[in-house]
Amino acid sequence: MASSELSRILNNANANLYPSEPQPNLHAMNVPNMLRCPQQPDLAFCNSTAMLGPWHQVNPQYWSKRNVLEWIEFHVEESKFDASLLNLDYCSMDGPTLCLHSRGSLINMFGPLFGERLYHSLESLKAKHTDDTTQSCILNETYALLDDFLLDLPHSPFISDGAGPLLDTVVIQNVHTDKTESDFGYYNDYKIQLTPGSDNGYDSYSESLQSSTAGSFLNPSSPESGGSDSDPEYSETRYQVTAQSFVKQEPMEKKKRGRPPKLGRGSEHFSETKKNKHTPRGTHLWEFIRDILIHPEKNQGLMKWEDRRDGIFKFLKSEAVAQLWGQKKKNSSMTYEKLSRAMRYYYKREILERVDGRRLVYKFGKNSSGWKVEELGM
DNA sequence: CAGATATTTCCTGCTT
DNA sequence: GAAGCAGGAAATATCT
Repeated sequence: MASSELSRILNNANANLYPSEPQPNLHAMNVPNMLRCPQQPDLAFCNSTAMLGPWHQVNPQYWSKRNVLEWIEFHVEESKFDASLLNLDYCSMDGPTLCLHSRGSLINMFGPLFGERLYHSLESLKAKHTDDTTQSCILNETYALLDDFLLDLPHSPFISDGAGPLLDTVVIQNVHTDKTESDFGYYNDYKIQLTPGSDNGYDSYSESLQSSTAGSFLNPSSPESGGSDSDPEYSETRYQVTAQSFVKQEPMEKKKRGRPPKLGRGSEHFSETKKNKHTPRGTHLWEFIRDILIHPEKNQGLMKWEDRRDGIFKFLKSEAVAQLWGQKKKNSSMTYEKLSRAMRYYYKREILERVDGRRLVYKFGKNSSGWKVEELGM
């Protein structure tokens, strides 16, 4: 089979998996490299007509699944690699996951030659974009400072019991974590929206939106981590931060799945009945939970491993995780109670196993994957 | 279009 | 009493 044809297979897989996943918001990215050498090839690996994608201009840490697939596709074309040898399952990971893989792990997945090639390309791209990370660190320091500032405010509405850093609740659009970080776009949404001071986290929605003195932030788009939930409306969702709360201005929302909420208990908050577009299911709940656990930088004390090898984990901030899940599913009324019901359904399917007598503790079952140390090549 | 799937929502009862 | 757990039932968006 011709390599171009195989590449088309990858392209098709890409198109099917991510029909309209937004590309990294390169305009918002503060990546000097891309400005200076917009189409400069991956130096180590450019000798043909294979097309470089947006991935080239972005730190692999921030690649979406689509970017990873495009990167692989680029190298298939470049090296005339027989793509039929590829296991497409291995091609469906996002940048952060990719970066967790060791050289050996990549060689295991992609074979000695192609794996080696990918490894070197990845390392070279990581090195090339180290500045991105530095910038990110600077921003994090800024967040910490703002945290301190908000905490020092008298009668701060943000102070709550054990609610961690305040800026867990708000993120200014990070030049590097915007659209490129598609699999965790919902995490940033969550950070903006979650108000730890309220016990259910969605009361703030009802608060009137005031013009902000602190600024207005554009929300990064939040495609499903399956990568297929491109949502132009959602990507334009804007948040404003006020002295009182962070209020999300919801675009038209689709009707929520599941049994309709009973009327009469503040249901006016949730009377979202407009269906507006096709939204694929995307990531499953257990995968969402797993991803929080295997990405410590995204975890922020939400969950922890009780036994890493056995896959036993615990919810530390159950409601916060539920809200994060709700954020991802564009469902502002998600609670831990509901989330845990969905978790309990996993027992039957052996995606999770019961951990008796321990509150908020679950264990991955034999039908789950992607969390084991060996799988991640750690 | 039908059926299956994966939640979402609500509920009752029980345990910690 | 609050929070969490267990699991039935119904509803529904999405997938096959």
